[in-house]
Amino acid sequence: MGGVDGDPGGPLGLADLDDQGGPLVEEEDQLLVEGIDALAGIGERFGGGGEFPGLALLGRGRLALGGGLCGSLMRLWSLPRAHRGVIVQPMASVERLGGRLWQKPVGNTDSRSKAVGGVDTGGTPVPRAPVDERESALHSRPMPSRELVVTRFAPSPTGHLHIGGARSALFCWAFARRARHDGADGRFMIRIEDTDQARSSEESARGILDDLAWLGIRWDDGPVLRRHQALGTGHQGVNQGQGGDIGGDSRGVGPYFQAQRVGIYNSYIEALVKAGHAYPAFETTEELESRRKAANAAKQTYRYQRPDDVQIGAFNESRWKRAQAGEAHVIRLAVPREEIIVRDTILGDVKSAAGELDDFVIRKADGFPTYHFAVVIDDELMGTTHVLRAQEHLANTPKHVALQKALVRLDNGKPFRTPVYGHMPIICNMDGSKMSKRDKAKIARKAAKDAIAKDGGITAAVLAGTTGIAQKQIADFLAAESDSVDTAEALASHFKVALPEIEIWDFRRSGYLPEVIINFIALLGWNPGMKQADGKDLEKFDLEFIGKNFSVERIGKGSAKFDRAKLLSFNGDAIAGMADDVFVQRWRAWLAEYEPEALARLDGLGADTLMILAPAVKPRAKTLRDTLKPIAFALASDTGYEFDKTAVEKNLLASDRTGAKLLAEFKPVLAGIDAWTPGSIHAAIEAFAKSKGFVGEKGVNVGPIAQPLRIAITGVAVSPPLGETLGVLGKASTMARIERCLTSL
RNA sequence: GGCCCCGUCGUCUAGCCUGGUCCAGGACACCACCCUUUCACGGUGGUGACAUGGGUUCGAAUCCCAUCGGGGUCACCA
Repeated sequence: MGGVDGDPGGPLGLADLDDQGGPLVEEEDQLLVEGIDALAGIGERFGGGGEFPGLALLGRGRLALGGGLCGSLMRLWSLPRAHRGVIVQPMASVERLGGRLWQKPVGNTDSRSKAVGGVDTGGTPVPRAPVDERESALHSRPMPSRELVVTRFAPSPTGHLHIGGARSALFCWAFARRARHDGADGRFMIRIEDTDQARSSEESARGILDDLAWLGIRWDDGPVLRRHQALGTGHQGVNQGQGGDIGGDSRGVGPYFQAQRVGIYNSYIEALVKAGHAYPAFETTEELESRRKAANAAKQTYRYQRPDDVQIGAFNESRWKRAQAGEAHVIRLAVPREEIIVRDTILGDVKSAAGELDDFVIRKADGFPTYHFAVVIDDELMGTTHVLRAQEHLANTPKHVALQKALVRLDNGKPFRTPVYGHMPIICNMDGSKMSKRDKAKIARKAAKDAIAKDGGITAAVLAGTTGIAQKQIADFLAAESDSVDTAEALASHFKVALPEIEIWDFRRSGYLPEVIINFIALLGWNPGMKQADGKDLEKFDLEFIGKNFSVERIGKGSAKFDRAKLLSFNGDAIAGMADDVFVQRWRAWLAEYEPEALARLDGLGADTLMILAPAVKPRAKTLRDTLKPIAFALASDTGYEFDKTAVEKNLLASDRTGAKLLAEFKPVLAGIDAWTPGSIHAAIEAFAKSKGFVGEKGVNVGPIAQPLRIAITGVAVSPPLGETLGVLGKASTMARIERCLTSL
């Protein structure tokens, strides 16, 4: 029997039901199901008469399932994921009923749902999960009370939103949204973990929220992000009503900035100390550091040694008095020496042997809680039911479980609950290392060092002068003592090296579309497991789809490498797939933000410039920044571009200046065009080619005139189709450019 | 190094739970051809993987074990 009487380790969650019954479950195992009215029907039908072994009806909406039955019934009724999580009752109520609660032997919980893809006639992808009328009947019944499902994303405001953070946020959002689709009250919450006084900033918090909003991820509970506010005035701007504020505290569990909750943490700290589960410790950082070094030198694992005068469960008054008197100290948790099992929906049970955990710090010397403590307190107080985070946190989780075991709520005396955990695969670089903002530092540092190696005159002081960054900061950065993103960006821009996009902000600047980023990061470690009508895997979808179809059981275990080439391809597809007017609108917005001069130049050419260019640019640009390349000719003035020598030689001068002669001959034809549109220009070129007898087996070959013309107009042999190219420039510019080319020969 | 997690084409993955329909499917990338006024787009086709070794089984990508490989984490950062 896998259960632990009297110590369920928190409410049962998805993990417990993940292995859907089967032979592993012993006969005595029981599962109490309640909270879904419709289940009463099941109970009455199967269990009411008592002739069905392993199933007992305990009242309306409530039944106990025994042994493998719970699994098979779950399967039989295709109970949706969230329902499964919702219907399981915590220990207390089971005890009240005199039942026994078990936690299933979780030996292998990495089971996958059988939801395979299916196809509908319209070509829209639909899940092929077995559709059972009974299931829809179940869905249509109103829930007695909507179960609360709360996920949270809790960034530390020490920089921009990282791509991995965005994925965490997306999955948490999606989980809550999916729960809502399944009838629960799914809520996605944001909490700002600003307990690191030195590194946190409000500006960064605001930036992270902005990035999230840009991606289209909205939160139900959390800091309020006011959008479309006129700068400085506090009045609503022109776009009023379009975006609206995000966030709020409808459940009354805020504030959502941890720095504002220090009082709460302190009262829990005090309670913990007085209960003998935590104690003040007075060692200095230096002392600990030297002990750590000594242990490492002796090739031993360093663990903090609990002082002899500290006993678990006994309030150490003298230490508390010293602390109260103002002596510098931290608070440590007195961790019992016992095995800790983290139940993880994605990974299964992860055991941590007794003694692995030492007495870790829960409140720092500056009076702020550590991450571990604040997280546990807030997740409980804010009602977090499901924690989805990256696997880098897996090693922390035993600490959180230990804390939860030690803590009791001050308001109602109830023990802390353990949320359902799910640790997601880490996002890696193509070389397999963790994708991190340090990657920027590495590249920038290398560029700087290479430059210094070449030119001894370059020093930190010189760089400080040219970049405007403090000399010390640059020196630290070069010595790899700091990985400051700002410094990295400044140096990279100074040495003209490209930094990889790591943070959402980078991708935005590079011209990636938010919906593409969402789509792509959703695929990093998760996939819907569906097929399209043509039998290919479904992998292009939007936020709404994710919110409807997200499921934890389809999150993979292995780390995912971030394939930029595929992202680029997705982005290019999205751009190419946009209607021209939509593209122009978004293109214009991006240009206005990042390349205002280019936009001004384009608009100066004519009101419709972007629209004329759109069909030519869309298939040629993988990102919005890419759009600048095919339109380089338009960005330059009529005399502001160079003629590519090789191209001129090959297309204008070769064969006794054939190209140039042809061009000179074609010039008056162009001058005679009245309606200067891409279509009429193209028609003129074709007609001219035809009149010159450039006709092959496949029809008119405009090449002999097209290439000379292209080079005259753009300077190079590569450009969008000539209709659009000339069309955008206008007749006067076109003539001037041809003239300039011809005279330059 | 200790502890933990993971391991299907170069990359993201489907398949694994419930072994046979898989000499393993899709996507990106790559290669070839077609289309084409250039560059793109598009179309068609192709190269390419079950980490290795043992079991279990009539049968293993799928179940078990070992080995190897990769990653994470070891703070008064989160």
